[in-house]
Amino acid sequence: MFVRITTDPTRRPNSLRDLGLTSGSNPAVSLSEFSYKKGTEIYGEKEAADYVYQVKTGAVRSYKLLSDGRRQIGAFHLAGDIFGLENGNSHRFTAEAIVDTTVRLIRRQTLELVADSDPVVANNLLTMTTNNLQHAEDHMLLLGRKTSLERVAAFILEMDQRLTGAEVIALPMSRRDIADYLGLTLETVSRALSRLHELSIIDFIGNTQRQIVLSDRRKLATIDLQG
Amino acid sequence: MFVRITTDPTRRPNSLRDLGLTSGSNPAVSLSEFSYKKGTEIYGEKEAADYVYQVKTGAVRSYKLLSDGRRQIGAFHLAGDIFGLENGNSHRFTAEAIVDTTVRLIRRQTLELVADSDPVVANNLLTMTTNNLQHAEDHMLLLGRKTSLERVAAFILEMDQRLTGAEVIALPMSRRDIADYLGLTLETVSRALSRLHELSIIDFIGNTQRQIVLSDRRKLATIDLQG
DNA sequence: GCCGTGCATTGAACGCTCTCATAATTCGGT
DNA sequence: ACCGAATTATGAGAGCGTTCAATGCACGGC
Repeated sequence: MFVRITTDPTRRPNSLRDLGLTSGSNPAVSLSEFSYKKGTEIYGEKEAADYVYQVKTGAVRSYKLLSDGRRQIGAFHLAGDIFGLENGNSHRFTAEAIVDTTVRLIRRQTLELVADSDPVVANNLLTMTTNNLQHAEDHMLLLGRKTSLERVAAFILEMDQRLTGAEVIALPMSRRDIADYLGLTLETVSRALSRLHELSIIDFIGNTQRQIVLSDRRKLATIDLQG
Repeated sequence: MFVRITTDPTRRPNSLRDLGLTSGSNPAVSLSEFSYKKGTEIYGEKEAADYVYQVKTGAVRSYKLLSDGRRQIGAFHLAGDIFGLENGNSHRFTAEAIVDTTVRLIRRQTLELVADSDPVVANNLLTMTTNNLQHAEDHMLLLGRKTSLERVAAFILEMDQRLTGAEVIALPMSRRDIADYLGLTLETVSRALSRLHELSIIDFIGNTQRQIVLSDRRKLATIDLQG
């Protein structure tokens, strides 16, 4: 019934397999797939959290809204990322596909049952939650204390690190999404990116403005002050 | 060797006993006490996380610093609160006593050993981490998208909820601490509090400005927009 | 090919919050 | 009780980011 995979504890779990589950070795654990068109909602804030998701292809934004429409994006989920993992019964963010997106999903109940009997799986759940917590803590510092240029620099560095392997940073999200992630307006984000371009730190390639080449990673790092 | 306490899963764990540990029933699990004078450091960011703490009396601030001194307080820890619980090996915040403070502490290793063999304890650790995550997520919305008046209103409501039972909200922290928690300057916090006083929403009592009476909780709640 | 739509850039002016400065009050130590 | 240090309040002015507005460009439908 339950799958027990002894994962390497030194590696950060970043796939459902890493959580200690796999569909390949056990048909009882279902790993379904589902696709969402660009802009469509995957789940809403306060909805029942019945599934845990992993991005197979595409990108997802998780956000909260104030009643007057102000939006704060808490995280972007890229290929390989797990999202929607809750401890309570309901989702604390709304999740939307930024572009056409395919996700793998697993029943949350399944995961919990496994975690109850397998300390390794339970510990992986804790590690994932801790990773999310750490990201949120770093983001609080950014939102509370960094300037607009520092925020945008930090954003590019984060994306550069996460969209690893690629020479160019192909951003799936709009300027507005970036702004709502960084606590700015889209105009301010655009101006900061233009500024970084003037400073010969980044370049734009192709017809679109969403493909960025990081020409000077070191200079960008000095702009985004670290602790 | 290990203590197994079956806690009530419906109650939010908010003491070390709730985590599944107690010194009373088992002398092998040591729950020591330690006192810190006002303003002293309990642990520093990146220091080894060897202990988990619970505030017995007093108050604690957890913060991150940028290299130029800008500070972001991530959380205040009041009587009963557990803090310093890490999954990784080092602390991600610096923790300081805001006033003279006494803490209970427990070796982190002890907790982990228990958690490995006791799913209830392990789940309590996950629940605590999730509570911290939820707080950080809400705070990201505040820092990214709320106005100064909304932030201060949210702060008073949070303190009112946490310093429950008291008719007056006796704040242990300075205006500067509040500012660094809310991503503002102390002057802006002071002005917002004066504004709330003008609006007959809060009153100050006694000689100090740190004792606040919440005269109109409902009006304050309308100022702090909710999702 | 043409046009409508969405996205991004850029400019100009505004305003919220910050910075700087001063004063009043409280707190802590002797 | 006294006095220096710390805290808070408040005003004036500046600045960073927002708001409002116009333009350019890419893409998709007909």
